[in-house]
Amino acid sequence: MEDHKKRFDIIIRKLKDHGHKLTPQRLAIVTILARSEGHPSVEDIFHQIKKKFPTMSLATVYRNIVLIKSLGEVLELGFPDGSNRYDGNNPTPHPHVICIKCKKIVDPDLDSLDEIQKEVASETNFTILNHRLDFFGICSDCMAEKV
Amino acid sequence: MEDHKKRFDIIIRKLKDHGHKLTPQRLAIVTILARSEGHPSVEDIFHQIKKKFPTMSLATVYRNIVLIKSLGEVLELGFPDGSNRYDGNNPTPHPHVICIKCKKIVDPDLDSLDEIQKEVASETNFTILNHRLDFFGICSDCMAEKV
DNA sequence: TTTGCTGCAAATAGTTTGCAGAGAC
DNA sequence: GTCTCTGCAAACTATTTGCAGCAAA
Repeated sequence: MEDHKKRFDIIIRKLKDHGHKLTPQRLAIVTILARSEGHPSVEDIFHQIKKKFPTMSLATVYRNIVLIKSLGEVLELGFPDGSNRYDGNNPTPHPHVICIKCKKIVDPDLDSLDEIQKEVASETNFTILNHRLDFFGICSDCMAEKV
Repeated sequence: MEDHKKRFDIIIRKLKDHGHKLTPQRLAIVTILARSEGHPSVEDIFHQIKKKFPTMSLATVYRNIVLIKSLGEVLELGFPDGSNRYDGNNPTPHPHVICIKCKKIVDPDLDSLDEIQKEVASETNFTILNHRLDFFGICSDCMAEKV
C-alpha cells in the first residue's frame, strides 16, 4: 500500500515542522505507526523495534507516542484493562471491531455516525466533540477453532 | 423513582440466590448502585458511604463491584485514563454522553444500534457480543460558564 | 554548538490480594 | 458454629519522570 508511505511522510513532515528531531528510534516508531498493521500495542512496537535496536527503551516508545498523539497523528484506543492499541494509519475516530479471543482489531466500513451524533447533540444539548464506538465479539477464525 | 427500589430488590435477590451475605457495607453499596445517580465512580461510592461508615475500606467497594459485575447487575464504564463510572440502574450496554469538563454522564434516548450491529457482523464475519458507544463533548452548563 | 532525545532506574497511582479478626446466617 | 466478608497494609503493574550522557541539526 502506498497509503503507509503517505502516512509516514505526513507524520515525519509534521514532526519536522514542529521542530522535533528525527532520531533512528523515532523513525522506527513512526514507520510502525504509519502502517499500524493490526493496531499495534506499545509492547508490539517495542518488541518489533528491539530486534534491530537492542538498547531500545519502553520509555522512548511511550514518549514518542505521547508526542505523536499531541500532533493528532495517531489514534489511541485505550481500554479499561489498561491495554492500549494504536492506529497511525487512520487517526480520526472510527468504529472498531475487536475479537475478545485473539485481540484482533478490524476497521469496519460503516456509514458515519453523523446523524446519530446530531440526534444526540440536539437531545442532550451537548456540544459533541468526539466519539468512540467499539464492537466486541469473536472473529470467524476463532469461531472456527473448536478447541 | 420506584425504579431505584426495583433495581435494589433485583440485585439483593440475586446476591441472596447466589449465597452471598448481606452485610451493611454491601447493602450501602447496592443502594448507591441501584440509583447510580450521575453514574458514580468508585471514589464517589466510597466517600458517600464513608460518612456513615467511617471504617469503610476502598477495597470493600472494589470487591463488591467485582461481585455485582460478575452477576451482570452493574455496567462498568471504564476509561483509558483509569477512571471508572458505574451504572447499576441500567446494566445493559447503552450509549453515553460525557462532558469532558464536569465529567457529567448522561444517557441519551437513541434508536438502538441493532441495525448497525448487524451490518458490522455481516461485513466483518464477527459474532458480535457487545458494544460500547460514548460521545464526548461539553454540556450546556459548562458551555454557559464563560470562565 | 545548541538543544532535544534516549536509556536507565526510580517514582507514581489505581486496583488487587493475603491475612487475621468480625459478623451474617 | 461455619464460612464469608471486611479492613488494613503490602503487592502489583502499566505508565511517567529525573537525570546524565548522547546525537541531530
